[in-house]
Amino acid sequence: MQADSTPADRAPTDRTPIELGDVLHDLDRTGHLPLYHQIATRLREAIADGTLPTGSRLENEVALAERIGVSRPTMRRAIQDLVDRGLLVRRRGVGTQVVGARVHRHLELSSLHEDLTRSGHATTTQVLRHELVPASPAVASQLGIAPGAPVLYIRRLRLSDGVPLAVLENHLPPGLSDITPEQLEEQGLYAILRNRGVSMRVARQTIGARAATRDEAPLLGIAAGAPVLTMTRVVFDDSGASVETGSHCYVPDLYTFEITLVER
Amino acid sequence: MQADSTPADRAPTDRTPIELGDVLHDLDRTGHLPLYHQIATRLREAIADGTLPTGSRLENEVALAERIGVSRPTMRRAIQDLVDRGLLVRRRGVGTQVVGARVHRHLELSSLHEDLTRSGHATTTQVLRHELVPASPAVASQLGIAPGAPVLYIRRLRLSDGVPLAVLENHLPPGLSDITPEQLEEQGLYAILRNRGVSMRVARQTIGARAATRDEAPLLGIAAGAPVLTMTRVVFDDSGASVETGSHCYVPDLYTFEITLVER
DNA sequence: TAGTGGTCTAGACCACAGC
DNA sequence: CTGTGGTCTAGACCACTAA
Repeated sequence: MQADSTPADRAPTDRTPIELGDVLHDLDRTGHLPLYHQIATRLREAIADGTLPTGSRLENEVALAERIGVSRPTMRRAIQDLVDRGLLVRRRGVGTQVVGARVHRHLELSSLHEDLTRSGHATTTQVLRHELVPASPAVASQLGIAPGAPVLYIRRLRLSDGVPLAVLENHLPPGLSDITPEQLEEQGLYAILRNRGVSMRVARQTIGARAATRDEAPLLGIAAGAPVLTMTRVVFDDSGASVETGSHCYVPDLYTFEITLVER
Repeated sequence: MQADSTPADRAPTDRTPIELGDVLHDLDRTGHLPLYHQIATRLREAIADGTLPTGSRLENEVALAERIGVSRPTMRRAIQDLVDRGLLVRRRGVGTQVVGARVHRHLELSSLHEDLTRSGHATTTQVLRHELVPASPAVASQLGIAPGAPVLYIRRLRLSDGVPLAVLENHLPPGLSDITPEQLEEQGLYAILRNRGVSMRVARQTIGARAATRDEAPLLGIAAGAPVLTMTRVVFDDSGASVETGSHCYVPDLYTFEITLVER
């Protein structure tokens, strides 16, 4: 009858805030990590390890700021970070409460390769195609270059623990067309780009579904016409220039997208 | 006001910042709308209508704040709002640039019904089922109630301009189980909830794909086994309590999810 | 009424990019 | 070097909630 990870057993009468002096002690004030970031990280850890249980209340932000010796805006920014992630809920006149203790990774600007290795899976990649092609009008428009300009087209099969997971198609603009198949077998595209100093900042994604083509089905080990989950993406860097455009399809039994939305 | 803001010398190059005195004039300082929100809205409009073209630069935030008579943090917060939406890109030591002028709606806490009517489609709903059922362990866990407690189960077919678009299944906790089929035919679930004073704050969504069941296929006008796009969702209110859980499937040719991610 | 978060101000110093 | 955004401070007043 008891499910201790659900909000069901949250005691509405539990009004005493959790003591956070221990969690937030000893911040690094000389290093290069912003204070608000250090505080937010500690709070996230406290929620993850149960120090701040689901439904518990935080001290008010003014007292919290005083306790650890930062200004109120700094403490506020840290708390807001967790609110944006959907871990805390704030109500004026009431206080700040923990929403959920469950593990939840925010959908972020990461690649499939990074997602998999972070979750402890052995990732392998087969480069199916790797060639310079003239940019189609659609690709040229997405990359912000002239149609017909040479772009690097790559097509990869991504496996997790030996099981086919996704077919990844990407187009890269001329400045990045010297990436080699060997690099792509070794690491994810995003790791390669980051190592080259490319700073990816904004990604626009569209998620949908369709039937697997006769070409994709044998690669993914599914029947032709079976459903696949699709994601197309255009990534922009610091200066607003397109860095990469991708069109991927995933085996739906093995991959889903998780998103947390917060009303501000 | 300023000597350097004469319209004559405004050159629309990439280097010279765009004059924003006109866009940001006459803010309402007495009303209930926060200043940063008013500023952010005007900036979004300026990008949408081309006053701030793609690639153009903004004045630096200190000057901008002075020009319209707000503090720097207030102006900064307004600009950050657009950065979070993927409309602006900022680089330390360089400046702030417009990324894209294209129309783009942020994925937000809205319902399918609201999405459709906002984009000008005629929306109709058929209530297929509407009954009190004992909560399964999975639903009970999501809603944070005891297994077996009575929950309202509804199943609807949503049509856009007369074309079947999605099958929507939802479970509602005991406090909301008096919603009637008539209400559900007339308006979206979210509109009903908002009218009842429910404040939805956090939604956790999972997007995937699967084959349509023999049950769903005729409703959606597709073949059994054809791909459908799926979304399951749990919504929480102000206090962190679950408000609703839904399991929807969409015709993939007619519906996709769009998301903008921003690296902070 | 007391306590909470929401907003706003007017400064300060720093890190980084480009000339 | 100058100019930019990134961070941080120490206050202030207000709106809302609950007792």
